[in-house]
Amino acid sequence: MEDASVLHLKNQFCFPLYAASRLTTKLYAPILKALELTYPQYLVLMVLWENDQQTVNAIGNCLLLESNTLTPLLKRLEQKQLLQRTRSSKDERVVTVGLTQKGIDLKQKALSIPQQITALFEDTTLEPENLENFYQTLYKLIDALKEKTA
Amino acid sequence: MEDASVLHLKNQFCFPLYAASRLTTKLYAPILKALELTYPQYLVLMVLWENDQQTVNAIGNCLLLESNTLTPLLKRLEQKQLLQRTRSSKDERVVTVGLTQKGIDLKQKALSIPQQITALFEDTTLEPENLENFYQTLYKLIDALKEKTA
DNA sequence: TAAATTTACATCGTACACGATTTAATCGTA
DNA sequence: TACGATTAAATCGTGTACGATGTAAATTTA
Repeated sequence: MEDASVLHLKNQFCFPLYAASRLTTKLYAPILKALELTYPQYLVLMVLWENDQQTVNAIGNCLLLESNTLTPLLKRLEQKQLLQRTRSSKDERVVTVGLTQKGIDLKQKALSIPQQITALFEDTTLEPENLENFYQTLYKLIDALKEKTA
Repeated sequence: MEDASVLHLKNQFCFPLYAASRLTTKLYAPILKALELTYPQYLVLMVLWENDQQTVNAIGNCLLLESNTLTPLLKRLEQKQLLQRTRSSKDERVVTVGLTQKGIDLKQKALSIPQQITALFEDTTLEPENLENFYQTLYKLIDALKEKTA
């Protein structure tokens, strides 16, 4: 008889990642609410703050998202006048996304966010050296997953 | 002047968890499709396979989800005749969720899923001892996040 | 014990995610 | 240079997530 414990949540590969991701989004939510942003919207802006004027595809490569998710999200950010979507004249298929002045200015307000987040963990017992390993493994995992789901 | 690199994706606390979680769900998708299940539906069934006859609240405590997410999801599983939702007669507020025979039987098909997933990682360089540490840190992180987002 | 509070679940609205398909533009190649 | 293949976005449909609110039942408390 097969051991049914392989199906227990705590033995699963997947559940803790799912839980941690959702909890992390929840942690950011109140901080981002001050900027009237959702978490995925914040990610898109981070990509553009780092390199402005990118195509939908390029943004998607950074975030591992495709146009079916990005197009509506970008339209919402455009409605907030944080960015502009422009169809390229060289290649009419391509849409280039660029920050507006308002979008550029928002970066100043966002600069304190990472600090605010790490401050929330000051009292926890998460050791920096463990976290270093944690991130390395996490990124290795992402690379492996990217390959397997390609 | 503040260092803008704190806002770069690769320096963020949050993004790799978000990416890994979504990629993991994608990895499970084709395997779960054979059982006509989504990933969150699979999680709910795992909870019930481990302990049948639980309240919506109890399931939510296991998965860190609330009724606003669970109720529609449970209704879909009920429509597939995998479980039954029954309002308790002792306390009319409580809904107890129990597997049907079809739901119980599905466990046999699901037993091979963990094996199928780990098989996908056979060729990767993810060391077991690193993974052990990884999970410990991940669960510590979840505990900290649960506290901060409570 | 009647009123206030809490609890359990459901509902509603908004915003992702993502597979599948569509549309239009560009590219490759015979 | 036609024309099939590829590419970039957009669209569509389904299914989560989740804050806010609603509803009814149970519990607490004045």
